[in-house]
This record gives sequence, structure tokens and C-alpha cells, in this order.
Amino acid sequence: MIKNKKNYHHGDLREQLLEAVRQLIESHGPDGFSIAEACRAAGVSTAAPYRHFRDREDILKGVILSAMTRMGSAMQEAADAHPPGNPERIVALGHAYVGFARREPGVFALMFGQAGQHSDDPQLAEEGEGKFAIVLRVVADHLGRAMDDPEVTARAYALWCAVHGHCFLVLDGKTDETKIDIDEDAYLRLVGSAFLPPR
Amino acid sequence: MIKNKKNYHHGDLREQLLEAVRQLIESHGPDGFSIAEACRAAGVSTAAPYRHFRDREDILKGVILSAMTRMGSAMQEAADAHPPGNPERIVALGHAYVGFARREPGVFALMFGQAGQHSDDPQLAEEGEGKFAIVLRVVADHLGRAMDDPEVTARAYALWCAVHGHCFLVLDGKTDETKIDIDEDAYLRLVGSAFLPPR
DNA sequence: TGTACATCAGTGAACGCGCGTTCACTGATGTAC
DNA sequence: TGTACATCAGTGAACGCGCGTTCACTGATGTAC
Repeated sequence: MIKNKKNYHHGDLREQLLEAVRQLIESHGPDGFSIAEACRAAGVSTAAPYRHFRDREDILKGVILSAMTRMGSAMQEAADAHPPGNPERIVALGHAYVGFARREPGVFALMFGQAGQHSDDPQLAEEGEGKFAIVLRVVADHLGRAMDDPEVTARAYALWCAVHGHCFLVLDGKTDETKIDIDEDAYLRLVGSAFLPPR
Repeated sequence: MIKNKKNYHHGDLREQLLEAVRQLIESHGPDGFSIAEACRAAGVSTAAPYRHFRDREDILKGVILSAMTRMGSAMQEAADAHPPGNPERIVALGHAYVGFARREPGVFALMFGQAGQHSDDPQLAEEGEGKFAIVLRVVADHLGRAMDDPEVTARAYALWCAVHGHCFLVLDGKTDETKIDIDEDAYLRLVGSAFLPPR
């Protein structure tokens, strides 16, 4: 019953379309893609996507979901690279977050910058919670408290904001405009020690 | 030689169009407006805007510029409400920033969330610098140092990021998703004291 | 193994739509004499 | 003050365009006997 989609006709069109859209978003901005253009990139007629997606919105959701998993893995990997309680863990987590934003600025803006257009989807919401849970875990380990301790959530949230805000300002080129050249590693360490002082 | 545009034909069409676009952006998102729709809202033919703007891009720039001035005034006003060095000044500045983002989420996303699409315009860049200068001023006053002191820029930038990131997470509904209910005033105070400890 | 059949991913042509921009124009306003 | 004229903001019709989606179809692949 398991079908090997690779050998049907085109190959794995679903993934190829998502990748094409991702690339269009990276080069033309979050709203700068069309199904038609993605089809051209994938070498397929404009009707083909409807075998795999309900409509345009459904394709976008697919792009966002896959980006979220990629980002989540990067964060989890960074957290796993250092033992619980080690301050380097927080710095590494920050680098992973900013690294993703730098690598995929268009998709990052799509995930977060649309004034909440996609936040109603339960599947996306769940993925988002998962990422925040990683931060919570790391902060809880650091403080030696439970993940639902108010002190933990407050500090984890502050950390998230500080790193998230930095990403946006970098991507928008505001750091160039204001002529401050930020040392990213120093910034992440400042933020980490500001919200999670060594006990 | 000074013309009273109010009494020409339509009145102040330029401003009315900018306002119409602003409202469309608020209700349909940063990219969800069209010139045609704005014309309908202003009760004017689709050719009329070209008396006042070069093209679509030029209209957008107008919307962003006016939003930036509005935001700048709000921030300046907040800073002026407390004497230099008073920690309340930083909290008030944060509230002004977040307040604008909450009041005009669509335009806020347009100003910052487009992955740097507009950051090349010198006029917009200048307005942006002006807003950061307000933060720098407040932080410099607080620390009793010069505005170009590296310690000042680093802390002002960190403050900016923390508040900016909070705005985006709020607008995207991430604060609902993650089920943490943030007390905004407490958050701003935490951030302020984290980066600008009482000396 | 060979054949007949079912499945279903992808085709290509067509649709209606709203868009940004242009054009020659109109007619209200302000100005010179 | 009255009139002839210049200015120029706004008109309305038209354009070409690319889009999202649909449709009946085709033909390669996998399956049952």
C-alpha cells in the first residue's frame, strides 16, 4: 500500500513546488511569489499543484510548516550541544535562531512578519509552541526551576523578544542605517547575562 | 504663491489617499491594498493618484514616511514626559513604541517586516535614524555618558531589540499561542532594569 | 509471465478578474489686464 | 469690476498583463488475475 511517489510521473512534485516557492520568497519577498511562477520553476503546468494543495493559501502553509521544522531542528541541535545549565547553551540557541533568520530571511519574515495572518492555524500554532518550549527548557535548566515557573516564562520570553527583535532589525537593514555595527556574539552574550545572571 | 490646495477640486486628495491606503493596510495587511481600492475609498477615478504620486511604490513610501513621523512624535513625547535619568523615561518610551505597534499593526509590519525592501531609500533611512537617536539620548542621559559611547549604543540597541521583538510577537499572536500572558508593563520594566541597572 | 484494467499525477487550454498605468479630455479655480 | 486666459486636479475609457482556478483529457504506473 505504500506508494513510491518518486517513480510516478514527475517525481516528488510536492516537495519541488514547496522548494520553488521558498526560493521565490527569498528572492522576491514574502508576497512576491505566484503559483504560476513556481510552476514554471518546477517545469510543470499551472494546474499540477492542485493535485497536492487545496489552493494558494495551502501552499503557503506548507512552506511555513517546513521552515518551522527546519528552524526547530536547528534550535534543538544547538541546545543539545551544551549540557543543561551551561550559559553557552543560551548563546548557542540565540546563534541558531539568528542563523536561520539570516539564511532564510524571506521565509523568516513570512513566518513572523505578516501581522498575525497565519496565527489561526492550529498546526502552525503547535509548531510555534514547540519552539518556545525549547527556550523554556533551556531557561528552566539554567535557573534550576520548573518550566512553568513564572520567573522562567518571564525570562524566557524576554530572551526570545531580544533575539527576535535583533533578527528583524538585521534583516531590515536597520543595523546599517543606524551605523551601529553590532558584534552579534557579544550582543547575544549581553542579552543572555542580562536575563539569566550567573547564580 | 502659496496655494491653498483645500479649495482646488477634491480637497486634499494626497492626504486622503494616504489615509485610505493606511486603512486598507490595517484591514488587509501590508500587501493587501491596491491603488484602485484606495481610489474607490477616496471617491476618485483610478487615474487621479498620478497627479500626486509617481507610482504605487511612491504611495507606499508616503504611507511609511507619515507613519514614521507619527511614531517618532509619540516616542519623543513619551521621553519628554519624564526628566533625564529617571527610569520611568525608559518605560514610557517602551510603552509609546508598543502602543504605536498596537494602534497601527499593519503599518508597523509594513515599516519593519518586509525583509528590508524599503531600507534603501535615504529619506526613510533618515527617519529611522531619528527614532533610534531618541533611544540613544535617553540611555545616554540615564548612564550619564555620551551618545556615541559604545556602552550606550550597545544597551540602547539591546533595549530596542527587546521592545521591537515583543511588538512583533504580540502582533503575530504568538503571545496567545504560547499561552503566556505577558504583563506588558512588568515586561518593559524587566527589560529596562536588565539593560540599565540603577547605578 | 502476460494482459486487461484501475488509478491518478500531470496537461493544456480556457475562464473571468482586478490590477497598474496611459491617454486625450474637461471643467473648476486663480490670475492678468 | 469684468472678462479672457492659463493652469492643472481630476475624468473615464482603454490597454495589456499575469494571476488563481476549472475542466475534460491523457498516458504512465501499479495491480489483479
